[in-house]
Amino acid sequence: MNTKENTEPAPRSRGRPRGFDMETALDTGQRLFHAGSYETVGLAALTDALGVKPPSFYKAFGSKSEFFAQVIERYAQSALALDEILLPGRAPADALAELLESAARTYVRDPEQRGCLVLEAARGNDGDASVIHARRVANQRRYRLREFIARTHPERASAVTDFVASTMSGLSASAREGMDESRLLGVARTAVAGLKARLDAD
Amino acid sequence: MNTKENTEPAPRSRGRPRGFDMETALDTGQRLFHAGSYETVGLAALTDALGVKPPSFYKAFGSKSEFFAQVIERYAQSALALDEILLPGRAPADALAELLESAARTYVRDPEQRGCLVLEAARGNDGDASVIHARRVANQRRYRLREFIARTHPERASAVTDFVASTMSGLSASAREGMDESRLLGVARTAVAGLKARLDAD
DNA sequence: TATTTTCTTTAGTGTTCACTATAAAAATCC
DNA sequence: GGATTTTTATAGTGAACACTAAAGAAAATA
Repeated sequence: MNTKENTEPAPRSRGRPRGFDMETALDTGQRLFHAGSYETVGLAALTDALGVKPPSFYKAFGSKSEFFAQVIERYAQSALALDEILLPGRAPADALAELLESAARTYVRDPEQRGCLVLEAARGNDGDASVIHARRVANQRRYRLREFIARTHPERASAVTDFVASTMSGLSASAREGMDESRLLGVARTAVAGLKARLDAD
Repeated sequence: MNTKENTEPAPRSRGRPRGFDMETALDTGQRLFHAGSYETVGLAALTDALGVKPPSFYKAFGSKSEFFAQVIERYAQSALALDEILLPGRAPADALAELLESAARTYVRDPEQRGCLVLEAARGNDGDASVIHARRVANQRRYRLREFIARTHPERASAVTDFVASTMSGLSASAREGMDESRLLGVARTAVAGLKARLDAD
């Protein structure tokens, strides 16, 4: 997303160069927000972890909520990449089973990053800027999910998407509350059984 | 829960009488916390809605988090009463189906009280006093659920309880994000299909 | 009536929150 | 080297947070 279309060689802008790497900062922010939440990670904790003073942070990212928006968009692209699971032509029952079981595993992989950063942030009050951002990202993924299912099951796509989305929220919550991987996988597999009944029914 | 066992006549203690009704205050607090969350409802908003000044609030309830603990315990007894659903001798498949469908309906009944107050509060950071209270209440209900299932399905009680608990968290989250009753019921019924497969399997 | 007890009101406490005005430092352009 | 541009550090903004010290007001008891 640079102004020039060539990728790497660094545009070497004019004034004083930035003293920190923005990608590293986003990674650090992701780790903090995922371990805690948008509200529990204050600006002081954030700038301390980044090794950056508040004015530099605001010059680079605008505000805490804009920084958070960038963090969750990055996270959505890296964690549980839908491209690798919703392969064209693949049977939805298979793909969704893998999605739910992968979610179960991913949500407890790192004990300090339990649950889904996006889904956890999507809860909370309606007005919050961080909640609005998170819901937009979550809904983009749900849209892709529905499109994938609609290719083979157009009539059940919405209901199945609702179920998968709701189940993933439940898995994320359970992971946050301390449920371990084997139990979480049990939940995911029971959900898959319901999913298959719904996909194949009638 | 009075000190005397007779119900109404008021013990008429010494000093100046309390200028407000504690039950009404708890109801109001429940409404506020359920519409928002523990963090979003500040003490100022709370005492304003109660028509009570902070010192009176602290004299009566001790602290915000103790007040909240009382609120969610009351809520757990009133909403989705397990006694009426987990009837002794009833088939778990039936009872759990009713529990999940009732949850779906309850979670969107009042558009300003969406989701489950306890389950929503149970999310959030581990250290929080409000989160600890909410998880204790949630786990008490899950214990009763497991005991009920274990009467007929002792080997699957834990897995089924995990699934029901996780599903209810998902339903609560979906309700909070704006899913309407019919969609939520669809999710609940798909979950019930998985539940039955898990209960009757092998 | 005087005393004791309990609650209420007034008016704050210090802490933390996200955020910023100002000016110095480090780079490029002329 | 001087001007320009951009990011830095210093130091602090007002607002909101949960909570409280001190004294006044309303009841029961002595």
